[in-house]
Amino acid sequence: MVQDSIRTLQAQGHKATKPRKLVLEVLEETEKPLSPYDIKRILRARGKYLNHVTIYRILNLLCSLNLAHKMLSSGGFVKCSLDAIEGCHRFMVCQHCGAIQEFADKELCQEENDFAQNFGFHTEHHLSEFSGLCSQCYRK
Amino acid sequence: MVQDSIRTLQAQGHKATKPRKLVLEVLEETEKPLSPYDIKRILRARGKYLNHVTIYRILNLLCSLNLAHKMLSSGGFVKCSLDAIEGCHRFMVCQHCGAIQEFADKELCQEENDFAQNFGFHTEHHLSEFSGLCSQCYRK
DNA sequence: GGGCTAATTGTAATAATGTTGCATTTAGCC
DNA sequence: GGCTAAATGCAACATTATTACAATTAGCCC
Repeated sequence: MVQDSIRTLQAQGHKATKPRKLVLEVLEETEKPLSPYDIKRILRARGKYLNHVTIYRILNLLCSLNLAHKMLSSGGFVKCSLDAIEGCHRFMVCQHCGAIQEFADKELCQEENDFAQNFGFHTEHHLSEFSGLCSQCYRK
Repeated sequence: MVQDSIRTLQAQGHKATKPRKLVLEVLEETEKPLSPYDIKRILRARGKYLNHVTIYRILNLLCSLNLAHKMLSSGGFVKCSLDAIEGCHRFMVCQHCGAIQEFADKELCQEENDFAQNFGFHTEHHLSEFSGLCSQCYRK
């Protein structure tokens, strides 16, 4: 919910401004990775105007608070629906409908980090992105 | 080796041109994700000039032949050193020195795809990126 | 409610990155 | 060496991203 994100913002000493609410609403409704300019275009189509500089700043803020996430392959932004587990974010992106779904599995993350450790690599963050077909699109 | 990539190019009916060799050399030597303009700048510093349009086209070609790979988080390009396993590419990126290392594990990839399958998701490609510290930088 | 102030947003200018159509050059072939 | 399709270069343009500074506003006080 947008309200949850707003509360998190305020809890960290940030203001609950109109532009921030608008960006969060668009991310929440769209459920697909959006670039800053995508967001600008969507809002403009609704008669709302936000400067692109503002959108960049808002997205940076949201990412720094883990309220949004920058997708790996496309560079688009999505609203985070889950907390990171062991510093790991995992997304499925449907090649057909573009929908994204975030998911998490503590065990899997641990295994992956252990694997890297065997190469002498000390993992801090771990991003993982699946592309394929979601259950709905697969049935068609 | 650059020579291997060149041979692959020719085997697929593409020409072994100077620009293509130059781009492959830079990718091979640098061992870090590079944007098209990064490559242009590096070459220019060596007194070689390549048009940025040419570099874009070469990188697209290399990616389509799986000779290079576009990194997830940065969007930079790297030379592929391993074949994809089960459609999975896995990279470690050192936050300190920027070096990247590609690695692969059939079992792990299988587990990840199975995991997605449990959510009804049919995976075609799987990109995974670790950021942290490589063994050398960790010791410091 | 009205005023205050730091935080936030908007503006304008510019830089950086990507894309397209067409002219020129070149690798691989005879 | 000459030929031709493939590849590169060029020019113009579109899109995306960043910076410094001016204007606005949310949250707080009374």
